[in-house]
Amino acid sequence: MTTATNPRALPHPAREEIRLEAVLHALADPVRLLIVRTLAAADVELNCSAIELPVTKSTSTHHFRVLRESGVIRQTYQGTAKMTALRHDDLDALFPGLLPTVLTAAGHQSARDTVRG
Amino acid sequence: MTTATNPRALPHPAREEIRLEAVLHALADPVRLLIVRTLAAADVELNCSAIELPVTKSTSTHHFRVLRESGVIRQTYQGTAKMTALRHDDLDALFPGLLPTVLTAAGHQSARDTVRG
DNA sequence: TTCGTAGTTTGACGGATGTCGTAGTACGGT
DNA sequence: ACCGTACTACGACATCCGTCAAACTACGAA
Repeated sequence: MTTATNPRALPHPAREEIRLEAVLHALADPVRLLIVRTLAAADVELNCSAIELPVTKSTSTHHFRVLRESGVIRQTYQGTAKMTALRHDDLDALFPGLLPTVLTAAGHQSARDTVRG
Repeated sequence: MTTATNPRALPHPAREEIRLEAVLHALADPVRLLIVRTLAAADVELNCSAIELPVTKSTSTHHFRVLRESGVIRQTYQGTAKMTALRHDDLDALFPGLLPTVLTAAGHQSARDTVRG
């Protein structure tokens, strides 16, 4: 290391700072909803690049940041990789059942879309 | 009447056309969330002007349209008044529990905000 | 028919958003 | 020390969003 003591810290909102409007806005984008669904399905921390997205890497970075700054995900560095996890505890404490309900709704819609072309 | 047979028809999406992303986006705005909460609390069809909003009338019209076009509310004319109701049935059929969960979350957040200034 | 009330439409404007490409930074391995 | 991988930062761009004011339309009442 050269100068930094805590090389790459990522700003996260504290639990009390998480706003419902921001969470809903974060989940309202198809790419971000895909990220969240993938994280929920994996049920473990995931590397950013483990989630295939139909956008470039800079756009991915943008979406991950929106999710992080709204309080939906938590991100930490592990070497060059950046691990991402859903903030299930905080979200469930603030907005009980919201995330599971949205995930179920997304699953239903996805199933309907698949059936009807 | 002069020419029109069905004077003022308002376009609503059919149940199958309602998209989760659009619903979440509609709910992600503070003014619109206030509208939805007020409708849910009233539990009956409401006149537009019965909901006091911190914006001008043209902005209100805009927000009501976003809610209607996303499938969250249904609007019908009754004379000069425009009645508005939540599309509880359709939303619950498509995304079970989503609307109640969001409303509960909004209530919790509002209570927290009130307590902590 | 005239007026007032209720809501719409249009145009404008500033700010946010989603997207990309290019250049840059941080870390691990050779 | 060097290189490659992984992700970030910045700038650009088109679009969308929330807001307003002003002009307009529709209906009911006097």
